[in-house]
Amino acid sequence: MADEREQLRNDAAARYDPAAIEQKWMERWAADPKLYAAEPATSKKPKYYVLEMLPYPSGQLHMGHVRNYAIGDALARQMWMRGYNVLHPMGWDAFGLPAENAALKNNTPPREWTVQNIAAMKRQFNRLGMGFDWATEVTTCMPEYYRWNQWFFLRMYEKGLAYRKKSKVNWCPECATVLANEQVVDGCCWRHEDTKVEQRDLVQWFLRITAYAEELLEGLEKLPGWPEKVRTMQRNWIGRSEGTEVDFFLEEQGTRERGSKGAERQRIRVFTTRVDTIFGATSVQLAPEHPLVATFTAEDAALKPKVDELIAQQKAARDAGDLGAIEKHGVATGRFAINPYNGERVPIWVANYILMDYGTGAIMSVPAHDERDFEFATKYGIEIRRVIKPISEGEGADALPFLSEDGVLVNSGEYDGLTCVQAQEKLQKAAARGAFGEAKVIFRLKDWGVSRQRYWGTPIPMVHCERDGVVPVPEDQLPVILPDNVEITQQGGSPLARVPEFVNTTCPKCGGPARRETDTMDTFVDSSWYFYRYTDAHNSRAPFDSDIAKYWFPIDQYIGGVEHAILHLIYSRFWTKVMRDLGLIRNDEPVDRLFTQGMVIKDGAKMSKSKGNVVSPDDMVARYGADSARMYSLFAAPPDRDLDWQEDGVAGVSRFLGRVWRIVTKYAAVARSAEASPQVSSKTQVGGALLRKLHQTIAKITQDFEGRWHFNTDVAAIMELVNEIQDAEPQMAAGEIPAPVVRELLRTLVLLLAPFAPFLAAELWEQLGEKGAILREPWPKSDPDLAKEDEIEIPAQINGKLVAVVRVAAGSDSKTLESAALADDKVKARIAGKTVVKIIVVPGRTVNLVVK
RNA sequence: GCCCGGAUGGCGAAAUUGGCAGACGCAGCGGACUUAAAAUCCGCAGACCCUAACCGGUCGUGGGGGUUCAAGUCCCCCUCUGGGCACCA
Repeated sequence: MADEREQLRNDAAARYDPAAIEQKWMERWAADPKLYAAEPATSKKPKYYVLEMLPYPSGQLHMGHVRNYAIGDALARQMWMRGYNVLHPMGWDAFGLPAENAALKNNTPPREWTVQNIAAMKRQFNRLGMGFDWATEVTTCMPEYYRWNQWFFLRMYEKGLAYRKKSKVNWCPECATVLANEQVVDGCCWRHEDTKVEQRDLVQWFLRITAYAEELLEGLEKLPGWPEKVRTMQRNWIGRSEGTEVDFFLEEQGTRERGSKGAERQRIRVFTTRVDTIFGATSVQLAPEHPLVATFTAEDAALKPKVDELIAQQKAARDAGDLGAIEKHGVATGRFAINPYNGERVPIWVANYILMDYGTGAIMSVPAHDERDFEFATKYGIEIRRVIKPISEGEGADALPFLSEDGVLVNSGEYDGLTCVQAQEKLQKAAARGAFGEAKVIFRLKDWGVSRQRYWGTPIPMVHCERDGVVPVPEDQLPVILPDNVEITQQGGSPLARVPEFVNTTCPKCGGPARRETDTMDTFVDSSWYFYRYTDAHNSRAPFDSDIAKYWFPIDQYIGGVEHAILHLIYSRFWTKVMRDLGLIRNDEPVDRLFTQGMVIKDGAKMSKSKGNVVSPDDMVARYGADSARMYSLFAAPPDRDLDWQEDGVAGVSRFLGRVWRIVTKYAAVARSAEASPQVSSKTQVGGALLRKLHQTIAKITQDFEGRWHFNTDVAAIMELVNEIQDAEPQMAAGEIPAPVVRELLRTLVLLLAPFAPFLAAELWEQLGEKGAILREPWPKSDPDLAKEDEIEIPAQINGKLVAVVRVAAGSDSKTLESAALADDKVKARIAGKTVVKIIVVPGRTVNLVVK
């Protein structure tokens, strides 16, 4: 037994034993808290802020995390080695519903559950060797952090950016709380894919993100370092639309001819992007929930059930997540509206395809030039009147049922003959003159509803006083502490409302009895500015020091999943603009470059518990070591593409690292015996070919880190290098390769490996006799002379087909290449008896003979 | 319907500006070492045809057309697939 153990120990010394190596370095690194710390903002080094999205502390890292953080950590390590002042922090998005659900399930308080999970995940991060500076750790559920959420909320309240209003809100019965528009996916909750979101009327707190709609949209143009995909998604989400609002006059009952005068006349305001087609408007359509409809139904009892039916249809379609799919239905109200441009009297309808929450909830219907209006008019026999003539009188344009393209106006009175664009401008001016309309830009983006009727979140720092109404909590009374020991239930309404000690307070204004706001903030508030806090994580007087934030921002590289393309990334952009306007920071945008990595797939589906195809990082680490798991996640696919997880692949990477281990440890003594020597810059010696390969590899990886980020090919390049070194092993063993060359090869190999396999690199660095941290070692430089090939192979083609490969000196001119190709036997045989019409030579690339 | 990706061996994938398609790895096959196995090392490996074998040939990057001396790469049309948006007036 003892012998066996002894044997194992000896084997471990000889063989690559990731468990032992990683344990050793984990302890060393833990004992050196400065290792991954950034230097202060006064540092002379150029700064580099690399950030991966902070995880929700579920208690378990998954492979998506491993991939995300392996990418960021590789970048951070390389930047450290390149001499940058690197900020590479980590934290926890620690508020949110799962903690409450866990509380229900296990009877553990959310705080306890969260704190335990954080500890567990931190262990996993350290086990994986992630180079985070834990001194700047941010945990969003701590009062030291969330007090600043409250502080920001008060600032926004002062500026009118936070406000309360009654509104229809998205209610998830499962979460028993409100959701933001951004959190509703296909009519269902983003957390509960099978739970339909209900509409409820509630008084809610909102943040006026729409005040920044225009800037949020324009700012996208100034983010070339963001994926086009993300910018497009945000552009669509903001949904800017230029058009015109026009008032149709409501024809009063029984006063059809006279009408009352000007301003007193009731109006229906419609929004249109095609005011140029207004002479073709043959009806006005109202959303079923339009306020005017209520007055109509009040006067006409028969109308009410029909309108209710339309509302029900809309609701059903919304629940199904597909408003576009319902058949168009409508009902004529019997009322009429007057087109302000020509005085024409058109019927007013209520229709289920008109949405109350977009535009004005009312449209002018132009069946001849809008597909939806056409469909509706056809169904109900409403007049279809052409008012646009296509410019290109193409085949059968007139035969088309409707024409949505631009053209020239007809049947439009004084506007006839104008182009659509000209007409829009003129009609807008006329509307403004006549005070019955104006040019208008509207957005699809809505204000951000941040109230949540849940416990585990930031308390909204407001007080309700019977005398003074809504009163903000004074700044010096922050934070409003979230009480512990709150009973969590599945019923609706905020759990905080059932905690008298929390609810009952005094009014800051009058000192009388008052009730605290019991809603908490959406957790996306927490993640909207957390990355600023990292720069000054322990500041107790301000969210962060402005000067420090000015030094670090914007974030140079942000890395995370594309699923945050809208929610998190638009809220953080908004928050940044607010903070800028508060004078806290100087940057307009939080993130300079954004990288969205692909998903981790297994057996053709995204890894998920419900699919049962989850691979646990702990298992992988236990079986192959952290280095192998990390390196595989970089090797198996380029980081921006989906990664197909194959365990055999991890084993392969592990084998490779074992080869590196064997070679380096075997020749470490040779390397240690040598000094740095000019021999290593000569390639005319034994081992010169290896030096060439080495410098080519340095060049490739260095260049790749500059932005292309195809880490899979970088790992492949290191493998090629190791293969060549291994092929030269007989010479190494025979001592034919000079020791300084061996030293240079092994040292550099280990340096190149450092961003990808930090544990092994640290261990081998030490075995090579180095004392300092490999992270502090300068990144190797490629010598172009050494990297250059002396001889290259050039394909010789005939009529574009490969016939032979000829060897020539690197840098040979066209003449040399041409004659080399013509001298080749295979080429000679192929052109015998034929005429060479033309010879194309691309130096360094190819020779092609055009032969007849 | 609209807007983005993607499609390359049995599999994951490579291929700076158009210039040797399949680097690197996985799985596979053959061999060495071993009593044996594992581990490790060496070698083979797109498909098809020809050949006893060597040699050699043809085809080949989702499909069809085109530009070019030369196309995985550029242009046009189409198919499939992943994602986002969608009665947004």
